[in-house]
Amino acid sequence: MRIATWNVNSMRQRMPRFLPWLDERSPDVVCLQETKVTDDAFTELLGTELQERGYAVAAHGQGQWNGVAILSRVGLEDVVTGVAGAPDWDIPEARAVAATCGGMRVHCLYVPNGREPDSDHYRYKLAWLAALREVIAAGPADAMVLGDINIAPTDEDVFDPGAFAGQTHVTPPERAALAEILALGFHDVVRDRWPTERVFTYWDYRAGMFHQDLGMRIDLALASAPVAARVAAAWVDRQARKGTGPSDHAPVIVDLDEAPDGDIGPMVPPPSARPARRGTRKLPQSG
DNA sequence: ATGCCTGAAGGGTTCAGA
Repeated sequence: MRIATWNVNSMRQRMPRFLPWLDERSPDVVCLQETKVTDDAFTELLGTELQERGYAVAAHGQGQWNGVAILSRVGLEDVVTGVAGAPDWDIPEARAVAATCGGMRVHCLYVPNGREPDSDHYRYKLAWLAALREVIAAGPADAMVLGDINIAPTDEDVFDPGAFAGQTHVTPPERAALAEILALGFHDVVRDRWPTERVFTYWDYRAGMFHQDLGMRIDLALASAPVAARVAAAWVDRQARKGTGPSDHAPVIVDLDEAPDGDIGPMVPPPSARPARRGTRKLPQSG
């Protein structure tokens, strides 16, 4: 089973890139963030195309900002929007949707940005993460947490720690909030796979940041222990950040072997849809 | 020029993103 997460930074603007990406990578489950469309608009944009491809959709959006969705062709059950117990901003924000797909609880998240440390937005972010931890802790053993987490787990996850000193995404309280979720038994499967590599998922649009590979790793795929044990591949799809009209985030893609008890049997994508094996050499540079 | 792009809303500009 292949599961992916991608902050698309407006589904409307990403349409020319989205379906080609979906068809090339052929994920069984997709978590989307910053769709920036209402649920009706999401259906207008993609409903027919996704239905043709066998995906069920759980969209949770609003106009203008935020918005998340889960697409699945291995089942989509027990959909829950929002995070129970999390604070609302002035108006409730569409930042979380969860569903059971292929026998696994999938949490698709767009964690609040935080803006400035010690701001109301920052406190909102920390409280939101604390509530999220409780929801995950109460969930089933087979689970994944995916999305734009808006936290760089370590200094290795930003291009220059000095450039981010004192800023959101790297502060100890944010990292502690993430660590509390990991302490539930979750694994950061991309970092596990690429322990010493330069791996980013976000590059600012400005100043040729992507071309220079000056980015951050803030889009994460976390897997509970039984799911982490099934990881066959975990990588950042940099191709999607290249070319014309990309999002500023790249997708993260995780391949899982079949569960040991054999209770799920999603089709394995063909070799052509899988990345070339990279062994332990460095990720390719942009260009 | 801490806003070097991009997107949304709405109106000739602003706010937000990380």
